[in-house]
Amino acid sequence: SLPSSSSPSPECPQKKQKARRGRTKAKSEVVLTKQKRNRRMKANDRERNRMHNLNSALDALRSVLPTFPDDAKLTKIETLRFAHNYIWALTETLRMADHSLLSVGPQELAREPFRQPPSTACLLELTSPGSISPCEWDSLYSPVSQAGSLSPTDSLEEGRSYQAADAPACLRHSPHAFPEFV
DNA sequence: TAGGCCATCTGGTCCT
DNA sequence: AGGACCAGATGGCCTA
Repeated sequence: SLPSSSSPSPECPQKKQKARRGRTKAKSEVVLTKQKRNRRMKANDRERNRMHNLNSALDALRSVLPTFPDDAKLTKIETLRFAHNYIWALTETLRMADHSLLSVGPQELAREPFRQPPSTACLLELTSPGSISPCEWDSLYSPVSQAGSLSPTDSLEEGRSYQAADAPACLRHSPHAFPEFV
């Protein structure tokens, strides 16, 4: 950062000697006020830029989330929640893929203490979830009801679960997006 | 018109 | 000292 090139005083050098006595204090207060205002303006500018950067990052995040172009833009909080759940779902997908590769039987999966995983069929349908029943979607994206599970909402929500009614229209109705936040 | 979302300003606090 | 970060306040815009 620049060393805040101490902005040259607006006073011209010749007048320095004259306007001294008696008014010194008042003048310095004016200067102080000016400096204060200047610092505030600079701070506001930085804060504005900071928020713009934050919004840019949020836009970048929105752009990688699976929604339709004609869907209403996700709000900030919706974007964060959706991303959180989306990452969780992808993680589950990878985990299930690993299980499949290791040829773990369904009975083994059912016995897993962590969580009853969604059906393989459900995962295979991930790219075209329209045929998945609501309860299967629930099993994939709504693990919050299972005690001890690592819910996608655990770290983001405090006590309050994100109901379907809170979700943006695209996520509530689009068959290609996650039907619910929980 | 109320409520939600957002941008901006502002003062406080922490860090370098 | 100055910058980054944060949270509260405020006002504008939009929608049901």
